[in-house]
Amino acid sequence: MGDSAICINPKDERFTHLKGKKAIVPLCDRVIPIIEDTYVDMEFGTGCLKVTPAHDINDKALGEKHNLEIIDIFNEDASLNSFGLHYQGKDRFVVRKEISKELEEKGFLIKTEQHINKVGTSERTKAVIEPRLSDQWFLKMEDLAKPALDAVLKTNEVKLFPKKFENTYRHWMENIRDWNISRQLWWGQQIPAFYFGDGHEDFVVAETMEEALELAKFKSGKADLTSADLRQDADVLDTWFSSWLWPISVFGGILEPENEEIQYYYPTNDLVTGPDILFFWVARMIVSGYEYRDERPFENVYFTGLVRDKQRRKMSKSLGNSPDALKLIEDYGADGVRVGLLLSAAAGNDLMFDESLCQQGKNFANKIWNGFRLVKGWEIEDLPQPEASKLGIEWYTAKFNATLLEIEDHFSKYRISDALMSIYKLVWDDYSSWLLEIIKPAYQKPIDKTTFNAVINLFEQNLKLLHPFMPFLTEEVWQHITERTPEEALMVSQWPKTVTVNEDILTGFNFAADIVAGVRTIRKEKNIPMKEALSLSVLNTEKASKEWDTVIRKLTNVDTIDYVDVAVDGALTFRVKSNEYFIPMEGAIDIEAEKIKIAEELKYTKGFLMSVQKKLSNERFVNNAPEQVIAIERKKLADAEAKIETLEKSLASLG
RNA sequence: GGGCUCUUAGCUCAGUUGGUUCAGAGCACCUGCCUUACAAGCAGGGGGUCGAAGGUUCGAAUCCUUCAGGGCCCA
Repeated sequence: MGDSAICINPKDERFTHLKGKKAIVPLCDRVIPIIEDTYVDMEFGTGCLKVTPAHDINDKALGEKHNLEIIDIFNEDASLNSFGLHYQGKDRFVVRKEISKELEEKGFLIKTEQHINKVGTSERTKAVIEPRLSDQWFLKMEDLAKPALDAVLKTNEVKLFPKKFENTYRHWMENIRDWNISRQLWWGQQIPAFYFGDGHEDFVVAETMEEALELAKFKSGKADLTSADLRQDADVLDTWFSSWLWPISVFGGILEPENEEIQYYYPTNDLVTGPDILFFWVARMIVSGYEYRDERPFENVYFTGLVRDKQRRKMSKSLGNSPDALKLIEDYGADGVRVGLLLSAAAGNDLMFDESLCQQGKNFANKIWNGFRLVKGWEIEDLPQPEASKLGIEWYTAKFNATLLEIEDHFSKYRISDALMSIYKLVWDDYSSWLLEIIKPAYQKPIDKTTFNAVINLFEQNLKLLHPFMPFLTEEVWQHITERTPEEALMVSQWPKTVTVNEDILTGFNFAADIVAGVRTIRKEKNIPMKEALSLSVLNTEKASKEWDTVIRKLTNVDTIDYVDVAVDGALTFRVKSNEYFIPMEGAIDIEAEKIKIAEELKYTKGFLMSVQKKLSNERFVNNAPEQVIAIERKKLADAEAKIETLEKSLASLG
């Protein structure tokens, strides 16, 4: 009944004879054209498509192209209207059955076939949706969008993090369509349009009924209109049509554009939201900001990822796959859950939720607490500060400052998970595994006051870095360190300031750490318990500073470090750069095994040397690469050559 | 269909302007330790030709092209 043409594919030879002809719609006896369009799939069904522009989106497009009549056969409740003829007033599903019966009775029905096709349904009610033409209000977007487009892509007044969303933003804004702002819902803000007649243009737009009446009298020319003659549009505004004002309206800036709050707070700094509403909300807020205040609404937009389950499904109520947040907090602690999720939540990337992430967060919290317990348990005395402790403190201070620079850099780029990972490693590896082991007094021995005060201070600095990520634990520990007034709470303390980093001490420590690892590896390989003290001899080709020896001895349980001029016989060996280290052992050393080990190291280093040499002998590399890169390669070359010399010597000394 | 995006260790993922923070992290795995803060731990270790094929470059996980396979959005 709503059909206004039959469409065939012009290439379809079966229907060549029908071109340019007309057809009669059964039951209503309407004459409709037979049109041709390649849109029709010849393989599907009969190859003849009936076109219903009023009730199908594709048919609507086809109808516009071929200038077809649009016949709306439905009432608003999906019962048939007068175009439904004798079915008028009946429900669509009832009519569907009755029509097929009538067609059959009158001999119009030739064949019935089953087809599977996609039918849109309401998400809430599951009702089958019938497309139907209606009048809607639109907001003209093109001019509005221009400043918002420039703000993100040209002037950078508004920055998106991560940057990749700028491409998506551009595509949307450059192809922007007018915004349909009317919704057929019973809740929301009613559209302030008032109709005074049946004509398409018989309306006025006004803030109040009184104003509308005045306007309507003027527009209609009827001075005797009353408010009873006016009918406000029943549609309400799209929910985003109020949301796009959010940055302004939270400060009352729409009704009172000059008020103190909005003058002070607008524009804000950061908006944190999900990438799925980049268009709906973020882009439109930027548009409204420039439109109503001539200024960006915010400076930065940080897009979080979506939390998904292990099967990559979105968390949803219907799937019931959302974790119970309170249960998680109970199991892993609020800070543990937070850290676990943040560690793997890079901006704009989805996060596969897994409880093991929270477990990691909880373990970290536990680590911090235990570190605090250790320090808090020490007895303090007025003792001279051991050399190792002094060095350890100096080194960690440098390390802390270096990491702080790193963290500031991450924060400045909104790389939140990277910032957290830097802190995680600083606290777990550098502070707990290295520093605390360096300064730890012997069992049941007191610690000197200088070191204690220094380590407490450093621990407090750690807590400051941790606080944004673990607010509860850190504040708790902070209050345990000493009595604090509310003004001295961690929450309101000063964030550490960046200072110049002592790079030399970091380099020196790294060398020492390599030596420590070397000794530990030997202990491990030869099953030498930590309790058994060792002695270490060094062939100091590198002329490495001896100042770290106290630290090395403490961390490896080495009694003495001897500096020797010739290789030590009957010893286990390892090398750091071109330095060779010897651990003399009672009993037989497996010389063959040592030789194999050294030969392997030699082979690897020679291969490495070759690759560096090749690079440096390439003229184009030397001519084109930056000075700094070449210098690095030269250093690699020198280091490798020195190491090879050492290895060859020790191989020779083993016979 | 259009646009965007992703593919890196067994798993989940970082990797910023091409070059020493470049092949990484956590988990998992293997080995040894109940060492005196922490076994929810410590110390070692194995594991990836960075989706495939081309190209640009002195140099590519990184830039370009094509292909394959995922994901997101489409008012």
